[in-house]
Order: sequence, then structure tokens, then C-alpha cells
Amino acid sequence: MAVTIHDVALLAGVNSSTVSRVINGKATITPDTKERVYAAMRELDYHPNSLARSLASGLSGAIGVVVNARDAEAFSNVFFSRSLFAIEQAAQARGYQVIIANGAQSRGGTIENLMKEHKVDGLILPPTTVKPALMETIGDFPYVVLGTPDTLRSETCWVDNNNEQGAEMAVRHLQKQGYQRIAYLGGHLKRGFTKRRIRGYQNANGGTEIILTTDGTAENAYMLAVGELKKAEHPDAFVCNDNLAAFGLLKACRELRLPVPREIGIVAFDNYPLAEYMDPPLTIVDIDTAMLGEQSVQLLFRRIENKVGNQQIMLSANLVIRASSERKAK
Amino acid sequence: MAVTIHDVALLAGVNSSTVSRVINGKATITPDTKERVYAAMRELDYHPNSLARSLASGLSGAIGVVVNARDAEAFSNVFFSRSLFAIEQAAQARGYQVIIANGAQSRGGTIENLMKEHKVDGLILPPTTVKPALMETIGDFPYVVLGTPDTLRSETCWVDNNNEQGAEMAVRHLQKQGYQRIAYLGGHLKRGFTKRRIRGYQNANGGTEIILTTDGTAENAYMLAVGELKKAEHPDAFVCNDNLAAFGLLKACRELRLPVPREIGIVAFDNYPLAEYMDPPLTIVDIDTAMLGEQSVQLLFRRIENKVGNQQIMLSANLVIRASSERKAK
DNA sequence: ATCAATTATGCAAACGGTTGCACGATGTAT
DNA sequence: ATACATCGTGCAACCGTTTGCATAATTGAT
Repeated sequence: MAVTIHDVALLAGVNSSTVSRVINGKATITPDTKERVYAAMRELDYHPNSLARSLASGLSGAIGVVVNARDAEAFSNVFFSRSLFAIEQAAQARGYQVIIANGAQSRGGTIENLMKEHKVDGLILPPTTVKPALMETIGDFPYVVLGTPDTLRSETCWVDNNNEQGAEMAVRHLQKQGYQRIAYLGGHLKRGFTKRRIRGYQNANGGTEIILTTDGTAENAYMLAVGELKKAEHPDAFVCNDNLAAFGLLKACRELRLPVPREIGIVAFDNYPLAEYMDPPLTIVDIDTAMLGEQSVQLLFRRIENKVGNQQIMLSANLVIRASSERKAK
Repeated sequence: MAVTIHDVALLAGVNSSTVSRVINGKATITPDTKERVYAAMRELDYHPNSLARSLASGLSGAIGVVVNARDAEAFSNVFFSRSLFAIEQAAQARGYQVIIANGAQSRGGTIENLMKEHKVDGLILPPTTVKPALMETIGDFPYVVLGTPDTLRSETCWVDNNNEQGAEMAVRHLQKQGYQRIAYLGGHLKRGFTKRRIRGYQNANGGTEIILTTDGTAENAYMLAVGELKKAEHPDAFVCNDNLAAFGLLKACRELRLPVPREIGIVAFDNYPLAEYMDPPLTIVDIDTAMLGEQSVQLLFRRIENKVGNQQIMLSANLVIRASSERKAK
């Protein structure tokens, strides 16, 4: 039915192997025949069958992006979705396809199938998958973890943004703005990145530590913030683990009539699209997801081509300063 | 290197074709041999090579989800990301892989390659791709449009939620709550779904029509809302095209000291995670993205299996009533 | 002009499955 | 007991490429 390499060969008056070599640029071909082959390809509207090609070459031409999502929210998480965009771009630039696979439901089989059934040449994994058992089944299959694994940190291959440095930067910025009692709000300690952010907060924060972790909802952050702000000696600034926490905090400040940024300063992690439209616009520790995605793909390809061993890449975070932390009048 | 079907056959003492039949359940096999084959597969940790399988069977075992994204925001768009989650789930349940492909940059080649290089068995397309030229190259290749195409509406295959009915419902709800002058805020007329939502708004809104379309930013919505609300005879309720518009509107109401929902009622499209944490929590026209994704995959498979011709599926929207539209005290 | 080195292309065997056809074994009806 | 349908399995061709090896054609040096 479909036009094959043999049809092209026939029309060009050459052998199919010659056509293959023209396509892949694998050998020296006379300009004349090369031209005839191209002409034949054009005339027949030939598209090589990627399945046959993969089978013969042993390369699937795809990478898998694994995500542990219990519900749809994990997909709309800006960190994931923006990284995914960058990953797709970088992969497409190399002629690679991106397969997404949710590994949460079927217990672990997903990753194993993707590699063992030759569906992908490499994997981008979430840090939660890094466990000794899985690493064993992965063996020396090329993979990159997007984020810092909690365990096996130095023996695995990962790319992450520097959460610790980001939090430090946030605290130092607030201090420079004259805020004195800086608290940390939001996030759950079972997530590694929250722990690292809190460590950064602690590094930079010489004074009293006030750490309020939540169940991840804005509602919970709101309640904790209200409780804390009602105290006599309450914080005058917060580093928020995400925009949801900042949202809850803003609501608390409104209700308690504590103007932001005059009375309360706020810096939040993750640059949600709404952050700059909030009231006041939020100062943000921005994660360069484009770079993160791009770097993870680059590293993965180096692994696929066997050019490097395990490597760790840490990108630094940037502060996007908006009104919510600008106490000093300009 | 890898263990093949022949290794399994050898160990089980049968022919490879028998192993194939056991795997695919394509023929009647003696329970005894079936058991021997399974045992051999287990012992050798056999995983069939999906590439070989695809080549022989002519089915890639993957569907492609195409998106026209200029930037990363299109990926974090809740409509897209939630649908994607549902699509992945539904596909995985059938043993299918999901390939995502951004078609915006390379002008059309993406879709063509995906189908002609046998990378996917079917496509899920965004409505913006539906143009005569592309439909011609697609031919009778199985596809489903996720959303209503602006053109060729009755000749294509699509799944969408009923934006028109959703907007009608929003207006009727506001009317029942006693609001009189209802305006429409947000969205761009070049987007088909915005046009349909506005049509629904017009259907239900007997009175004066006030339609304020924006460039899609919250900032723009805010400015338009302020302008409108400063007029002597200003609207007392808004249907917002999305959460960004609602966000801008809320800011305008705060500044002009028009309490929501007492003075101004608000219903917005799209259930963003933050919507229920806004102040006040937003009443929402909720789109059942899970159902939308599930249905689009189901329809796509029916097309792949050649069971049906072009079909259109329209799902109805639901109203999630929260404080922003509840004028009547309970 | 001869021979070696190089270049361009063909041949055929993989890659690892699926599947139509054939055939022996078993079961059923007469 | 014979004929015929059914069941279970093997054989081998095929899916559409890639690629190592062989060979024909070309070039260059002597």
C-alpha cells in the first residue's frame, strides 16, 4: 500500500540500500544518483517507515517523560507543564518524539515496559521514582531525573534548579528590604524540594525560625497565616513555598488589614501566570523551566550516545522582584 | 543480546509462532503449552519488542496529541493539561502510548510526519489545525479534534464541551440570583470557543448586550472592567471568558469598592485550581476535561478500528456555584 | 599500461515479531 | 469403520528498513 524504499529505488534505478544511504548520509554517493534518489522520493511522496527504521537500527527515536500523577493537577503544575514544553522542543529539534507516561497507577511497570519493549531510547524521570529497586531494573539504561532525588543523590543522573540558593536569595532580598522576622510558609516536608528550600531559608535567616508547613492547599496556608499573624510578635515577611500558599497568605493579610508590602513582605516560589496580576503583584523565585527542560534533554542525549557517565546539573534560580516585597519606596 | 520470542519458544519447546499466539490470544492453545510458554516468558523475563511487533502488525500502538504552542503557557493551560491527563489514562488503559507533538513551529510537517512515518495510529488535534489543506493531507487517517473546528464543522470528527450552553447557563443563573445588567468580559473573537460562549450569552441575555473582549491578559480585563464599572449605568454582573479575566475584574471591583457578590455577580469559565480560593470563591462553568479526554480517545479508537465514520460529540458543561454569584442570602 | 588504493553501489542477511497456509491429531456423525 | 469438521501447532514468507561484505568502477602512482 504505502510507498516503500524499494519503490523509490526502483524509480531511481538504484538499489534500496543506496536510497537508505542517501537518506542517512552514511556513505559517499555520486551527486548524480543522489539527485535521482531525491527526485524519486519527491515524486512518490516517500516517507520512511520509522518503525522499520527503528527495528533495524535499534533506536526507537523517542524519549519517555514519566510523571507520577494521581490526578490531573500534576499535569497542570506549571513546573511540569513548562518543563514538558521545553523537553518537547529540544527533542523535536533532534528529530525525537516525546512519549508521556503516567506511572502512578500501575505500580512501576510503566517505566520497565517503556525501556524493555524498546519504546524509548531514554527516560526523564521524576525524583520520586529514584529508589534502589527501580534503579536496579533501570541498570545502565539512559535516564535523567528532573529534580534532585532524595536518595542516591551522587550516584544518579539529574538536573535541578537550586532550591536552597533560591530560598536564601529570597530571604536576603527581604532582609535588604528591611524585614526582620521572616517566616516560611507552605509545602510538605515529605517533598525533597520543600526540605531544600527550608534549608536555604534557615541558612540565610539568622534570627528566629518560623516554619509553617501545610497540606499544600491555599486554605490551609490561609489558616496557618491567620493564626501566626494574630500573635503579638508576628512575622513581617514570608517566603512561600508556592503560589497557593501566597494566595492564602494574601487573603489572611487582607482580612487582618495588614497591607502588603508595607506591613508584610512576600516572596513566593514558582512563577505562576497569575502571580504578576495578584494584588499586589508577587515577587517570585523564578525557576528557568525552559533551561531545565533543555538541559535535561541535552544530558539525556549525551547518555544515549554514551558520551558521559552520571552527571548532576544544578541551575540557579532568579528573583523576579515585584511589588509584594518592595517596602522601601523608590 | 535481548531475549527474543525465539528464545522463549526454544525454552518452551514450541515454535515462535505459538508463543506469538499465546501472547496475543489469537488462537486456541492447549492449556498445557500455554502454561509452558508463560513459564518460559517468566523465566527469561521476556518483553516483546514493540517495534518489531508494530512493524509486523502495522499498528504503532501510539496516538499523537498535537498542540499549537508558541510558548510554554499553552502547556500549562488547564484545559490542555487536564485533557492530556485524561487522554494518557484512557490510552494507557488500552495499552497505547501517547506522543505529544508541538506543531506550531514547523509549518504542518509535524502532523504529516507523525502519520506518514507510521509513528501513530491516530491523532488528537486542536481545532486550529482544521483547514481544508491539512484535512486533505490527513485524508482518511483516524483523528479526533478536541474542540469545535471553526470550519468544516459537520464534515470532521470532534469532541467538545458545549460552550454555548455553558454561557447560557451562566447567564440564567445570574438572572435567577437577581442580577439585571449582565456583561460578558474577556477572550478574543478570533477564538471559536469565545465566539460560541458569546453566542450563548446573547441567547440567554434578553436585555442590553455589553461585550468586552480582551487580548487575553488579566491586566486588559482589569482596565476594561474599571472603564465599564465607572459608568453611571454599569453592569451588575459579569460572565468571564476565563479565570484571568475574572481576576482582573475582581481587582477592579476591589478598587471601586463594589463588593462581590452583593453589588457585582461573577461567573467565570474554566475551573482553575485557584478559583475556589479567590476572594470570594468563584462560581465556575466547569468543563469536564476528564470526560472530554476519555471520550476523545474512545472515539479515536472507534475510528482506528474503523467502526464509525466522522462523529461529533458535544458534552454539556456544569455550573459549580460558589460565593461570587450568590446574591440571595441563604 | 599495470597495479593498488579508493569510491560508489549492489547483494543479502539481519532486526524481532505476525500470520496465512498446511497438516497431523482428535472428535463427531453416519 | 469411514468421512468430515475442528483443533493445535509448525513452517515460512513478510513487515520496511539498515549494514557488513563483496564487487565493479574510477583514480592515481609508477
